Amino acid sequence: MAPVGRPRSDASHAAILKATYELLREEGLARLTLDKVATRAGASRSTLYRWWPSRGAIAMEATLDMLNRELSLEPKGDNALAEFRRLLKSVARAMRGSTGPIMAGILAECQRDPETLRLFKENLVAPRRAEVVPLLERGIQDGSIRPGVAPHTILDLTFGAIYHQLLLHVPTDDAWMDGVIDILVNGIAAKPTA
Amino acid sequence: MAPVGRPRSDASHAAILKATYELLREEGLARLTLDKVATRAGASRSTLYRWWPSRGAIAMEATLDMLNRELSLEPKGDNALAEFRRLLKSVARAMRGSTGPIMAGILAECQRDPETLRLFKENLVAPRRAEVVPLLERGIQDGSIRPGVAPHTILDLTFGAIYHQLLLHVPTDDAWMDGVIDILVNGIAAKPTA
DNA sequence: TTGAATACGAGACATGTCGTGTCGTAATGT
DNA sequence: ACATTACGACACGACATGTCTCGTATTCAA
Repeated sequence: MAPVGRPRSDASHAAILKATYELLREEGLARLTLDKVATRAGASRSTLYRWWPSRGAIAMEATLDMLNRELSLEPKGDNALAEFRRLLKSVARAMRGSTGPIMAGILAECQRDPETLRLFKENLVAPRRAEVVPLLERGIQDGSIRPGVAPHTILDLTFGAIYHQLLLHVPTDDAWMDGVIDILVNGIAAKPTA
Repeated sequence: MAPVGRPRSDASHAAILKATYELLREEGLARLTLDKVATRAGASRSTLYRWWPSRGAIAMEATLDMLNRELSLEPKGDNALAEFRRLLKSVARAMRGSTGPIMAGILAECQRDPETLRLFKENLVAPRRAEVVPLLERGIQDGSIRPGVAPHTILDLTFGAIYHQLLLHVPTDDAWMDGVIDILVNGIAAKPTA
């Protein structure tokens, strides 16, 4: 039970994550090397490899805290649809800063390393959806969202749109997000008889 | 005017693209190296570097023909919205095969090489949109799509959703695409009074 | 027929990154 | 004290990159 031997250095751990995060902002995940991280953190590459299996894993851990801090879902008294609308705009706004390119980099890394993709889905996508899906279900019950739509599909569409802009490096603004939400809410079909 | 010297070898050119395409299907863009391409094509790396600036550029050229063949937009007599619906389903279906992972790999490569992103937007996104945007505008005029929605935003949403599934390696089926289209067409808001 | 110009395949080279391993030293429990 | 584990520094082979040189092949023009 009692852990034996020299304990893990919290200082090193923190320094590594800090260095990783700084380098992510400066150069992006594509040009991040474990050597640069180790050097800046004053650590050795052995230590990095001891605790993380891959570059993606380090970047993920370094990014998660920041994301979780930037994107807090604070429910207000509104109906669920209005709340969802606010959530989307706050996400889009967060992606406008240096967070956007970092996210795009992580998505790219996920394509070359299945383990990073697993971490991404497990630590970011799944927890977020576990929060938002009930919100959308509540929207169906409080009458703001029509029944028959799958909450997950709503999220595929909306987050898909945001990812799309991120990956193609198309800057977004509030007007664009308003357009997305308008289509999502009202659809594109002409009204039967206005 | 008259080109002087030994002309470019069409055989080599074709062999390189063929080898690239095969390797893309077998291992994906992430594990594609120019060395493997050259070896399989019976060419030398010098030749690759002479004609293409980067790995992404080769992969792009090798992929474009195939995509352009797989995704042909054949207008039928329907109204524009119905035609758009068919287009989306055919895209989703195409992405279900080995084309999907290749596209995801290209999107990933775009994050590490701006030149590849430029090629992607210029040779794939832009031409496609140039075809589809008029289709959607026609939909506004023939009364199947309500006015006030930006065609480009419709495409951000729908292709965003498809990319989203590709990047997260979520397999799609016709039912999922139907759900996406239903939301896109009808929106998620509860009808005022059914 | 010769020669200039260009492409080709083969392969060498320095560089950078990766993943692993070794070493001496530091810090904890028993 | 001693076993155990973490640490930083460094070395190693493997691989991919981008550039280069070489001898050879193919074309046009003089």
